[in-house]
Amino acid sequence: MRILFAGTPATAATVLEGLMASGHEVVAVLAREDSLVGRKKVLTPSPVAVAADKLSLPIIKSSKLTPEVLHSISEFKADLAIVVAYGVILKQDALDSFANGWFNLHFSHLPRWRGAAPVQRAIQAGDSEIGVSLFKIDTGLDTGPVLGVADTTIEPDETSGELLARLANIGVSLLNQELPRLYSGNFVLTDQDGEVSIAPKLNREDARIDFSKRGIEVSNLVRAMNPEPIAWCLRADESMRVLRARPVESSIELSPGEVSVAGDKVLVGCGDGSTLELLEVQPASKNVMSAYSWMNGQSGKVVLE
RNA sequence: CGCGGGGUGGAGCAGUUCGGUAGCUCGCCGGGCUCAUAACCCGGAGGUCGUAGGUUCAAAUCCUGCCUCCGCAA
Repeated sequence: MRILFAGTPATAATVLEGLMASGHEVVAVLAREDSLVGRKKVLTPSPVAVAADKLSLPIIKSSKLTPEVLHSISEFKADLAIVVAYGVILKQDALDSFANGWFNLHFSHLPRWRGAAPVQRAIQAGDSEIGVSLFKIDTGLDTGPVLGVADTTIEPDETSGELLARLANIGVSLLNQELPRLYSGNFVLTDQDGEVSIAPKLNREDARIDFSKRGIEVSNLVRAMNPEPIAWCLRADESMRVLRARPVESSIELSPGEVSVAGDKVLVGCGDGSTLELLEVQPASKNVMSAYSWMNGQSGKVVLE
């Protein structure tokens, strides 16, 4: 079958490349428009657009599925659409534009973590398992009937970026398993069943560290927010990002936010007498550095809030 | 011209307000102590203070241009 691939970020690009490598017939790619990135506001094409270009696939850049865009998509005569983190809500007229419908590869075991940031929310919540779901898109928020699911375990120290990269590959396997059944018409769509939870997009406030919470919770937040948007706290009224940290047992008594060096470990007190080991930080204006290096440049009592 | 911060021996920082040839915490090398050590003690190497020019008897410190890195905001 002729496939239209819709997606935007790096994870989606991985899936697109996987589909091509597996010999599926992707006839066109849909990605969001180039965006202005960074302080200098450089107009940058999305990872999917870059990948499509490298694969010499025709690409449509649009952040809105207007009738005109749908018309130009239809000219590729695709039979179905595969969506991976495209980032655009599909209306009914768009959904109707493919005979076989639109299928979304979603990075959670639905109906858990419906929405924009399932992987991050799962890690933040301390989940130990996650899945990849392939479902048929309807007008709800990730509510459509499921074609197939692949589950995996979340490693205790895994960041969102690492897990997302892994899930992308699992997603490719899932597609390789399910797509042939779609092609042959020999498939079953099952309504979602289970506890529903929502995974809203992350904002900066979500990434704010609260040292009155337990070390394990702060640690979950830190790895959930890596690589984007990165957990942060305040140090002497300046923001400091915490890229990596892990909960540890410690006999040292530290009040929440109080930092101390023990041997080669940098410890910060958390709620309930728990302790977190800081591994990698980035003070405002500085490059990323090991927590140990950071403390080498500090003098006096160091407190984070 | 979106706001702001930084570039000082291998790492992280102080010193810049009130110019006078560089300091701290580590790392590294050598020696000592010790059953031993990531602990402790002694000694040592290593810096044209991002770069180009200007002011001055004298510039890491003052002035100007440039390069470069980063946080926030988008």
